[in-house]
Amino acid sequence: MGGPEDGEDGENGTPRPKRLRLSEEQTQLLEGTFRKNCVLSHSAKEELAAKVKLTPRQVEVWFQNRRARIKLRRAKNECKLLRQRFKLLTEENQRLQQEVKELRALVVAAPASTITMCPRCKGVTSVAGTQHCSKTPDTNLGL
DNA sequence: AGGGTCAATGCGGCCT
DNA sequence: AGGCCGCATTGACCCT
Repeated sequence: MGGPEDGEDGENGTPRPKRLRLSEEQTQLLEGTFRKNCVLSHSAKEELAAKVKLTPRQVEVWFQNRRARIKLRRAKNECKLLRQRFKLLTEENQRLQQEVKELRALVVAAPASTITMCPRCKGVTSVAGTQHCSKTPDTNLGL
């Protein structure tokens, strides 16, 4: 498929050509064009290829790889965010498990007649006379 | 030495 | 059928 520079494919014994490294100027031109549009029309590709002194195929490959790099970077970022979220949810889960444990202990320890429903969080029990929710009624209106 | 980067290749799928 | 693209992979090169 249109080998680098001279078009040879490097098969049947001939050593594979060294990897081309684009100059700063070439990269800047390609990058600038990519920023405007990440896909190239046929004519734009020809034009850009002439400008950066590469073959249209090399320009095409550069754009393909550039798109792949963007996708990879996004995936890595997303992975990082998901890990952070997972960590936070794990911590919250641990807190809630602990709270459940404490509430269960409370229910077991208290005589049934002393247990009342918490008016704020409904459904979670509290021992009469003790405060269950840490928030005051006024500050709890938001939820 | 080994991992990361990047130009290049090969292949399959889609479109016209 | 031919061109283009996405994707996986390769191999040279760079950095630590």
